[in-house]
Amino acid sequence: MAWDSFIRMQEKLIGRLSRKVQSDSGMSAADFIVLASLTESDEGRMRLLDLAKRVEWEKSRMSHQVARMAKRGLVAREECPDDGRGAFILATPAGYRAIEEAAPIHVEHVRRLFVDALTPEELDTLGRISARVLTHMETQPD
Amino acid sequence: MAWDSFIRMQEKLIGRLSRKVQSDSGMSAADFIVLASLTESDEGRMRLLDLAKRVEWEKSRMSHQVARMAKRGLVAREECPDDGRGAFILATPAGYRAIEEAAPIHVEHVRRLFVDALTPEELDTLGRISARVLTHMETQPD
DNA sequence: CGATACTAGTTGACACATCAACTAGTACCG
DNA sequence: CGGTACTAGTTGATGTGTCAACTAGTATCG
Repeated sequence: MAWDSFIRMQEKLIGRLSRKVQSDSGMSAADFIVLASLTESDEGRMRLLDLAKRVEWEKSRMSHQVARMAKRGLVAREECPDDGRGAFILATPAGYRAIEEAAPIHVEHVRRLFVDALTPEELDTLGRISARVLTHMETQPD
Repeated sequence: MAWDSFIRMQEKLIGRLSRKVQSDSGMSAADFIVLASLTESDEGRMRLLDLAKRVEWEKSRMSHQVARMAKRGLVAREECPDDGRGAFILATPAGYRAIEEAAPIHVEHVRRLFVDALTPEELDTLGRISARVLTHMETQPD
């Protein structure tokens, strides 16, 4: 059944990739995404809710994550003069170092485990199917 | 990019489905899988490691999960006469009731959010692509 | 200015996942 | 029988995700 294959594939793939990120860099997949988003952003810093929207997480998830990362020295908070409620989140030098080291290795694993398994046409098809499911979900309640 | 679409789709879909299981039935996705495996098994009971293999989890993950479920009365342990180290895990009547109520609702959500988004050919293609990635991963180290 | 509604973000409780270290029973080999 | 290796499963620490309730600053409108 297509559904079962999809589920199994997706679990194995995500599991392997995130264990790889962890063992290669000492960062979790969550750390990786947050740092990647921060360092790719225009200013190199973002408000917490913008960061959460960018990666489509709930605010509380991001809040917890940023708190943990701040404790480990990967990101820092900077006062926001315009809005006393929040702050900017930015990557520390250690954060930059970590993401710059981890990113190419991660890309390589994605290529090796996923991209290389498929022909360019299949990859393209999968992309279109994914986009289709995504837009379909948006039309569905809940 | 195909990879990005795939990741976004997969996250949204899994997230929505597991939140649905939770809110419809009070069970987590993990509870659901464990109960489904147990009640579908021949004897209605399984050794912990067999259960873990069936759903491709680590033994410690399954051990923690079964402990939580036992505490909530969804499963129970039964002595194993042949092997003093372990026990059989089986679903309690409450466990059966929970899975029998939740399963059709879950299937319906999968249909509504995922299957309905695609043509039968696309579904088939996705199934084949998933299987391909799975077997490819098996050839890869790590 | 003051009430009221909204927004940004935090917090605490709980369930879940992973890793490594551990216990205890089983199998095998001499 | 006795030692040694293996297997079944547990445990504790730590990080992660979700929900609901909360704090505190901002906006709006009279």
